[in-house]
Amino acid sequence: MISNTNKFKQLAEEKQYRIVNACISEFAENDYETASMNTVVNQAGISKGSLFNYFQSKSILYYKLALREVKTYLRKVRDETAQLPFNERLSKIVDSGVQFIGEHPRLARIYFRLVYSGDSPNREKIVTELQAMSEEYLGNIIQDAMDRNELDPNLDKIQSVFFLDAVLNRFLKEYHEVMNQRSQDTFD
Amino acid sequence: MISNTNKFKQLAEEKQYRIVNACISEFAENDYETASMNTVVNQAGISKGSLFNYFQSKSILYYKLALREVKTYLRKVRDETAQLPFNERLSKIVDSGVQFIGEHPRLARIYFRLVYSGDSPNREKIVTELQAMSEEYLGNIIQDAMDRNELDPNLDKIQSVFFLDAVLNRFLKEYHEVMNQRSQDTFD
DNA sequence: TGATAAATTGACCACCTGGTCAATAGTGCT
DNA sequence: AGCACTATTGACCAGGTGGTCAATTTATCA
Repeated sequence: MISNTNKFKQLAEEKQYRIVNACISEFAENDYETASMNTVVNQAGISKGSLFNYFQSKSILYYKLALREVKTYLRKVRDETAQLPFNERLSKIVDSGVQFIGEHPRLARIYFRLVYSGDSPNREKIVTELQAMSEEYLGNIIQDAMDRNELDPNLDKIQSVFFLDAVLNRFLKEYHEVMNQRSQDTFD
Repeated sequence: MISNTNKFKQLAEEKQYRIVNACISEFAENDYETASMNTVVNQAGISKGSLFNYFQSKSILYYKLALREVKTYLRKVRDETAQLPFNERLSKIVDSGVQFIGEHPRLARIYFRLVYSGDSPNREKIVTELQAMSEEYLGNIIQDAMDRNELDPNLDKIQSVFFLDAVLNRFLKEYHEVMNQRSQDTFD
């Protein structure tokens, strides 16, 4: 018996692209609950029956398409910095983040929605996973810098990672929000 | 002509409390879009017609009840620390945050939802307001510490506030999440 | 070409949403 | 008691939701 995801992967590439694209747009513009499968099928130009033939449910669609893309890109960005000095390395991480937000604003939106917002399914699991990635990565950078005496070797490593991660994430979140500012209605 | 909010304020206190309470619960457990006015009226033991008689719309209800409570509490917490030395003052701020989360978990949830999540109405305006509050407050603390030579007076104040705010918020968010961990369904 | 199998469709389902408003219940005054 | 006025109700509305499945189109192969 052929799995639903394989059904999707056996589609013509152009059709796959249309669907992925529609999903990313919809999940970027709305949070999980509000994102509409009707909008997705309309934008992708397929029928609702087909969508639920390729993916069993909304949550699986979210996980398999939107989220997986985000995670792939994040991993790529995080793995690209080399054995540079600490300062340059930090600088490069920030640059990569800024670049990612610029080049993939919809994926960035999904990412920040996931990390900072409430209720997408499996959120906890995914956030834990991302956090472990980040901690290991920043931990290595700090450890290297300590080994090379670019940082005080008596620093508390866990605390340093926490600080660095907090500040980096906050900076990128702030940058992302400024880039995405849209007008909103008001009332007294 | 009597305004809708006044209609609410002229209700018996016990009834007001029931409604406020139901709102806070519902907006704490669900994000703005998903929070249900039906649930609110059921939990408060009033009819839907009454609710929309007291408040014109969901967004106004959100702003006037849930959010206003959050902001009131935040202001109180932030204003409680006195002219202590820098370290103790910081420590006290963290303590207050932890205490607030412990004593008002539902309000804390609404706060973090608002600040870190996407789509509640007037979010941008409110976040800007809170941020200004925070910047002014932390700015004062750092300035005082610099004046008293507890901190290097050559520090970049704006940067320091940014770092401090990022780390403090991240810490409290993390603490809040650990306190609120709930089980979730999984899928392959 | 005709028969069989696989892919695709969209009307339909039960259920939920924020919001309305005619009808009813309750209150205070003469 | 009768009247006027206000507070409260809940059935109802139009419009959405994720998901289903009989019916139809398209592809495959003899």
